[in-house]
Amino acid sequence: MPVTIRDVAEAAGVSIATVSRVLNNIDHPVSVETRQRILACAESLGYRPNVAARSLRTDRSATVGIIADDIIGPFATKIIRGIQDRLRQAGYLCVIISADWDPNAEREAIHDLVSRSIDGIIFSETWHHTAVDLLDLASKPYVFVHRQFAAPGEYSTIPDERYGAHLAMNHLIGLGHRRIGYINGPEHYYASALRLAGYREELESAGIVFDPALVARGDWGLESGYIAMQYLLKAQPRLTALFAGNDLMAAGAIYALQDAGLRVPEDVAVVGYDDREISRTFRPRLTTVTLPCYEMGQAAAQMLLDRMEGKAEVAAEVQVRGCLLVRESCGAPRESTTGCEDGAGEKRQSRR
Amino acid sequence: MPVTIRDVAEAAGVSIATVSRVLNNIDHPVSVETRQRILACAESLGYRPNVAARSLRTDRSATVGIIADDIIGPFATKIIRGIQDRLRQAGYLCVIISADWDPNAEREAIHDLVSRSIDGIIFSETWHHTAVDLLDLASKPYVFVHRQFAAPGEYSTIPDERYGAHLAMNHLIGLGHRRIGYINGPEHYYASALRLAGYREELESAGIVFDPALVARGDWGLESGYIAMQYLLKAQPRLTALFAGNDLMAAGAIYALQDAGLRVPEDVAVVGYDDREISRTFRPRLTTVTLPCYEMGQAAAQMLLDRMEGKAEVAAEVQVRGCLLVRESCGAPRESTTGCEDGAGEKRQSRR
DNA sequence: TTGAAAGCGCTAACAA
DNA sequence: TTGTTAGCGCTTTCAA
Repeated sequence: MPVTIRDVAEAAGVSIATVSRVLNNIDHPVSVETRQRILACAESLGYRPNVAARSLRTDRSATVGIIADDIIGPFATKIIRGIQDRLRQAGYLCVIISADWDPNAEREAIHDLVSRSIDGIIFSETWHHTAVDLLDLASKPYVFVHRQFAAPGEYSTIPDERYGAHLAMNHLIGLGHRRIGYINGPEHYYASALRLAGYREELESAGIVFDPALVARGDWGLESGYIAMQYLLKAQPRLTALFAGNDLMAAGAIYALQDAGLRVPEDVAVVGYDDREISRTFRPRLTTVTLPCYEMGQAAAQMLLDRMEGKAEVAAEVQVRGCLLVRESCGAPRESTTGCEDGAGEKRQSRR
Repeated sequence: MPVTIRDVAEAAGVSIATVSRVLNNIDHPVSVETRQRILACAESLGYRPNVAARSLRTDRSATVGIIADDIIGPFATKIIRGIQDRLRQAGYLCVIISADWDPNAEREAIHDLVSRSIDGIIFSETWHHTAVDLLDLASKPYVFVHRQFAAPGEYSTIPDERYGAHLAMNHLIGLGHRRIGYINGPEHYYASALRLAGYREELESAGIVFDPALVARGDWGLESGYIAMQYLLKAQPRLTALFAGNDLMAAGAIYALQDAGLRVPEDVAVVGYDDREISRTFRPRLTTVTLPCYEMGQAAAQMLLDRMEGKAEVAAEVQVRGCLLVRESCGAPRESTTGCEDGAGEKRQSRR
């Protein structure tokens, strides 16, 4: 049988109210010796407050919910880890639910969470957010992280995609390249538009005129990168560098380049995006821009924490910057990473 | 303000006891009309039972805890997904905690979970399990999934590693290979010993004598596969096939082979293990044995469900089999997968 | 077949 | 500075 607040009170020879006051650090006068005694008793008895009982009284549970369309993706896991680490620090546990792109599942998830008196919800990489009315109704705070479609909206944490594209392009231009191709992602993705914008801006500020023939579109998949590269090669055979919308397409593009008898990075320099596993295992190893998933998770958790505390000045939108990891595919000498503290993108890799 | 059982009782003109009986399907006589009326009222009011209140009474919460040393790894995520899907089906939600290989964190996690009245715990890929005494104390059931070190022990779900090795080797031998190298994983891993055993057994049953010079050791990393392959090439230059302990080492080995002027699969056929992302993006695409993570997760969830229901005949250990995915690196014609239903290993891949 | 009421462990308002 | 007590929403025993 677990130890209750009553047991502690008895052991310390005081009332349960006093115990509660001490253990919760309530601003209420308690004599020093009593406090000491209670703390000692609680400690030695191994007292742990019953969260259910507390929730019943306070409608708070030191638990937050994470709803993700898929918890298995390469970004989602890192985001979730970032959220958890920050939240645990603040004493919260996380309940994670995958909604599988199903609005009904999402509504159900919210109900399940609310009926557990969770204190807030983080939506991670969710497509829709039709169900937040339920939360407004229950007056639970919520926050979004890495919404990939349409505008991120209020209380969002997203990557600074434009900045990432600047990093990649600036590097390539600095290496002396002028004819730089770009393989964009699918149209409806938020990242596609912004990375393209970054590509154009950086070109412009270097005084290079934008050439539409240098831009192709893929679907984030490796195969699509291959096809896009073939198209680019036909349209503009004289390009000397490529910025790919993500690492997978970069890999596909390199295969196409190799099949066309071109060497990477000697003939064409390539920079990818995302710092996926493939960028480390590929030959040549891919120079890439990191997607700061872990950091976004942390930032989202912080934002939720702020909202839960009722802070007035919660920023509506936080942008997190990745950094450039210079490896082999761009032909540059190994140099220090650009854009954030040393090697941040190399952290948090899994074992095995 | 949320709807309580009292609201429903009032609306239906009955006592809260009756409502509780109907809504929980308790075996207690209730007239058909009353039942109907209560159900209708609950529905139309949108009643959701307060889980905290229920937990307080029953010490159950329809929530289970998952403790993993790292939730970010390639296997962990899929295992967790399998657990969740099975458990949600049974009406449970999951709280996930990463313990980071820290025994203290693990103990803390258990406390946090127990104080939330969780109904059971699944340990996913945890190294140690020193803290289960706490659970025995609280009389909460628990279960292990994919313990990678030492013996799996009671209530474990693990992959059938030996069977997987048989699949790989049988395929290679069937292709006519006799001199087959093997790159093993690190010594203390459970999988290393069993895959090696499977390698030897299959050799033996084909009447091929085991040659120690054909076995090298890596650390699961790509680089180590490269080095191991160089060693193998020196020790036994005439091998025609390689079975690598995992996909990463297979990739490294292929790089070494290529650097030595050998072609894969023409000169040397290669089979990997795990069906990691790299096996699909590599050139040539890797033939590999799947690690049935999702299925292990499901099996573990089922095992916990059984224990929570107090079933007597819960199996002490469940082994789950993967299957062989024939792709390009082994030089075989594309054939149907062996060992499990069609394409199981191709399911559950993430988007983007 | 239904209802009244106790009480799970805790917080917080009120009293002393 | 400390204690008493109501009550959060629910399940379950006992009585009707």
